[in-house]
Amino acid sequence: MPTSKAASPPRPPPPANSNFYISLLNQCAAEKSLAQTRRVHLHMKQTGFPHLSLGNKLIAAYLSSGSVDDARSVFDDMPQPHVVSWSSMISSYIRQERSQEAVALYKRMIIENLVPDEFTFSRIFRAFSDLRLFNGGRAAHGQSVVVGLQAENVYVSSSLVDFYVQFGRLGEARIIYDSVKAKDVVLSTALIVGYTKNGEDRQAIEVFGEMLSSYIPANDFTFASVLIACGNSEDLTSGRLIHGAILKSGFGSWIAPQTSLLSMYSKCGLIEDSLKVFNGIVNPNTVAWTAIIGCLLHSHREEEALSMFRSMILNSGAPNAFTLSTTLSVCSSLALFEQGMLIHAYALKSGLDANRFVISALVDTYGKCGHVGMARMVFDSLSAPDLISLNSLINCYGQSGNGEEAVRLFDMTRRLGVEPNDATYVNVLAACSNSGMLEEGRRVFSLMFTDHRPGPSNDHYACMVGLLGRAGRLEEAEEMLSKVQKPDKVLWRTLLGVCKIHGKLDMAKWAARKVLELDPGDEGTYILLSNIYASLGQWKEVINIKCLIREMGFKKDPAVSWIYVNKEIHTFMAGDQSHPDGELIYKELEELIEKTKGLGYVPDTSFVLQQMDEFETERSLFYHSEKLAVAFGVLSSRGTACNSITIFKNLRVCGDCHNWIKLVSKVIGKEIIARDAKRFHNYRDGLCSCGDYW
DNA sequence: ATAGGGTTAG
Repeated sequence: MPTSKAASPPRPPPPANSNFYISLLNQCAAEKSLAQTRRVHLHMKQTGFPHLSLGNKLIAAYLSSGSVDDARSVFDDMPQPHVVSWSSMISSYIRQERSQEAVALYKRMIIENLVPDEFTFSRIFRAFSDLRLFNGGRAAHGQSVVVGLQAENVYVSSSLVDFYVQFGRLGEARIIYDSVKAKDVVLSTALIVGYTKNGEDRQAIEVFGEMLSSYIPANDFTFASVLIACGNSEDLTSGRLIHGAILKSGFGSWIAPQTSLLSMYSKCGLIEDSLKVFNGIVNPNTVAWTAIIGCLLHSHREEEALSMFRSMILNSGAPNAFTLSTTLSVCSSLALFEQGMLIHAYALKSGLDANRFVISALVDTYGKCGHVGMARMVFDSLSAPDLISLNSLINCYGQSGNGEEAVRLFDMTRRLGVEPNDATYVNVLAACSNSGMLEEGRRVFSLMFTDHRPGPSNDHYACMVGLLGRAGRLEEAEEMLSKVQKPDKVLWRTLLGVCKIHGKLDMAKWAARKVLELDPGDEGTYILLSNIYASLGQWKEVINIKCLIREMGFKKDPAVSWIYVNKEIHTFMAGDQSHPDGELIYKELEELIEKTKGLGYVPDTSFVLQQMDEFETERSLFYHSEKLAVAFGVLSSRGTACNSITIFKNLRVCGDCHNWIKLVSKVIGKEIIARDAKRFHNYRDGLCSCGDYW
């Protein structure tokens, strides 16, 4: 117990003109003018007025004009600031996100045996949760109980509920909630939010019901929160009922419930209803714009998502970090490199390029566009890499065939003290698989048993089956699979896939049967099987399966390649004649084939999976969709500054085309990036980043 | 005192 304050001399009697300063300071506080407050303060000092006798007034004036630091220096000079001053200092620190200072002041209060009031308690918990100080907050909880404020004051209990929610302690939050006799909207809303944030959507909807039956009217915050629970649990029935309640209680044109409504509809798969709600918003704010862009993205309407982003800018909406990361996700999903760069430029201009969500979205986007170097550059701008950006970059190296770097990053993750999650392991194991790094893969996988809480999941086993199988160790792959208690479709399909690579017909048939047991309608399995027969030259079986496929009414996905030129998408199928520049493209293709033959290109007809005569076989190879796309890319980039061509294919790239594109990259002296269904191939100067292993 | 929108993997 400090004695200095208690021993300080008695305050001087208030001077005659203190009313003058009181009214001045009241005015300063009302007008929120820092300059005025400082002038008055100075005047007090110059006239020799004992200004600290009005310290509490001065603090109030400084705080309302926004200067916590001025207030603090008065506060520190005062022998005994009023509890209200303590409390408002603490509040101001919290409002300015200076939680550390808030907590320090609070602790001093306790040490000096001061009794915090309900205003202090109602804010201090937020500071503790900001700083992730669970024990500190729990101690403050105890103090609020001692003072008798916890169950009596809804302000205090609401913020306590929020505090426990931030630490995922729903049990404690519920106890607080139950302890309050006179519950109100805010308390109930805080608990609803808690349940939704922790994946307990049913509970959230239940609390909402309890609220209604105890005649506590919901407000805009409540509606906004409970709708999240409806969306997450795809509970359209409750969602629609709540939509009605919102309209009835007059919140129909309030922005937060509207935003939640449109998200709820899209989570329930009703994107048209989302758009309807959005169109009803008179002045969409940044949150609403971001929400609708996200809805379109998740409904796989990427083009519309992008045009929504454009209309946002046209309507002078102000994108923030949330908006940019969402829109980058759209670019990533379509692998739109130019668009991604535009958003990167926007981020740089607006200073949002330091936001970690934006950074990890950029890493992902550049990675998904095959530009590993750009992804790395953005990643390196992070002072402290986080799990998400590390995962993105690992995936990016893995997909481009640089398994060593992926593993190096994985080891770096652990050195940095960042705990790898399931996705990290999937990414790094897939990277090993992509690069044929058997021993590294085994090492990482074994770490999962010691360092990773739940151990490997089916996805991780699938990675290992792929890794072992592609390295030709089919028996080991099978053994690995046998260790899984409940193998799923993905696992069997992976085994089937590696059987195809090595032409293991018997095992393939077995794996295919297993896939079809789990999902009789899996068309990919039929196609894989037919391809295995074709590669073994068993044409009769091929025909059988193809008939079966037709009978079952599957429409087999034909091979398609595409390329973006001048923001337009150009698609090609094998032997496609439909492109307006068709003649030029075929001419270009013939020339490229001639030039590559000069470098030793020999068409490899073993990749033709249909029976035809020799001439036809060779010609059919020449008109593969990826060759057409490359030819078009070469044609349209000629004479431009662009030094890389990116093409896409919905299936895996064919082996003959792979050889050919390597040589084309040498002929034209540019990088060719090809993304197939599984990964990237970066061709440069006659070589491919995959090292011919894929 | 309570609220709506965001990043990886599958």
